Amino acid sequence: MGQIIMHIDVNSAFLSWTAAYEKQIGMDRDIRTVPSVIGGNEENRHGIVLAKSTPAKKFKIQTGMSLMEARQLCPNLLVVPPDYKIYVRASKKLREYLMKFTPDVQIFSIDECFMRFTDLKREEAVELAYEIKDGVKEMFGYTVNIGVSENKLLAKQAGDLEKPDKCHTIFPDEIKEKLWVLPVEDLFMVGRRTKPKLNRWGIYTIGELAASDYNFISTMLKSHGRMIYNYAWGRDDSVFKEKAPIKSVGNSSTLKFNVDNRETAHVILLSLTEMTALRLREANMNCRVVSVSIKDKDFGYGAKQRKLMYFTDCTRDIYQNICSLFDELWDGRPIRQLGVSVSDLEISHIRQINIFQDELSIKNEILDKAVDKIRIKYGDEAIIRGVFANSDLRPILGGYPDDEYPGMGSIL
DNA sequence: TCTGGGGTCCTAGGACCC
DNA sequence: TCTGGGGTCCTAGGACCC
Repeated sequence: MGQIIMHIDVNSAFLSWTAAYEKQIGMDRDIRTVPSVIGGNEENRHGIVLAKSTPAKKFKIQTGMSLMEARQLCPNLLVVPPDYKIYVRASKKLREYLMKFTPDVQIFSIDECFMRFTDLKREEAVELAYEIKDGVKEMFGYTVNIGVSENKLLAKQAGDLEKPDKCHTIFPDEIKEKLWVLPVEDLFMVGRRTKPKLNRWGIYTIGELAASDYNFISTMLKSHGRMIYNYAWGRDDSVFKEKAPIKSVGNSSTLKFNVDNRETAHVILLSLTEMTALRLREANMNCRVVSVSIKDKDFGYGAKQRKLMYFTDCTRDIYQNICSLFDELWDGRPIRQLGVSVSDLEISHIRQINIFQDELSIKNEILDKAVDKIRIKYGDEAIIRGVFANSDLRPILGGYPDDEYPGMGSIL
């Protein structure tokens, strides 16, 4: 008996979780029953649709669309601001629930998980999927989709077949009838760039991709082509891993106003670096590559990175490199968004003092750890750098997608 | 249609070494 | 020097995901 994989996907996650939360605290409305979206703050230039209700979907409102555009499609649209604390909490609770069925739960994103079973027959798996789906609804008050198959790719494709509140299967013998009939852009990893290319070659359905010439796809699209060709056949040999190691950490922010001077940019970069370095230390990692990114007012994008001579988790070291990279990269155009990111990570251990590292940098590492402790205990802004004291700029900038963040967990 | 934020993986091309 | 070829490291940038 082979393995059974299930893919669990929360329907309109941010919106469902917000609705369930509102119900829990006794609010009268249910935002799922009216045209509504979860959307960012337009004044701060974060105005895009993060999730939509089923009634909103009927107006052709799509995730990622600007709120202005969404309102044009539906003038009475209800826009509800996001609350990430609720989502992180809800996501964690869901995972805990799923773990009751199998310890083999792999987190794919805040609202998606895979589960693996090795002792189930096909019919039993389908029954169990319904049980899990209905259990989530009863226990938490929102709906999920569950896809069932023999590998992750097919389970995920099955989960996408029909929403919301559904269980579906795509077992290998069902590929022809359930997968091949779908438009090629419905295949995982076929996005907005690949779709037009495939269409140009006369490939419009997943079945047509499966029937296409492997060598041609391979030559034209390289390894990406080989991957999607195999996906079209339902082949996915990825290993089921509980947790993949982190490869990079970063934070970026679209600014309330365009920034046109170096000093302000540096201060914002400091606040981003504070968050990135904090998360790096929280993960118990050091980095060796540091990179900065700039999006200008016309959405032109540029990035610059540098490999350091040593691994570090020190805010000061990272920040100094970020600033010099920024100075080399920036051409003076007004800046819309700034980003800081670190990669080439290794797990921190008791490190030898590197000849490239100065004494001040060692002292700073000790300082960083002390500051982290204060922030974790008393909040992000309990201790801030002097440059922010009389400034409108936020001392720490960027979100934390990670639910391991210790400052959270008091809501819901 | 004034368009977020967090990631991963892959490829190309130049520098450098033997 | 009218210079071959393989391998590695590094950076830039593209494509995709949720």
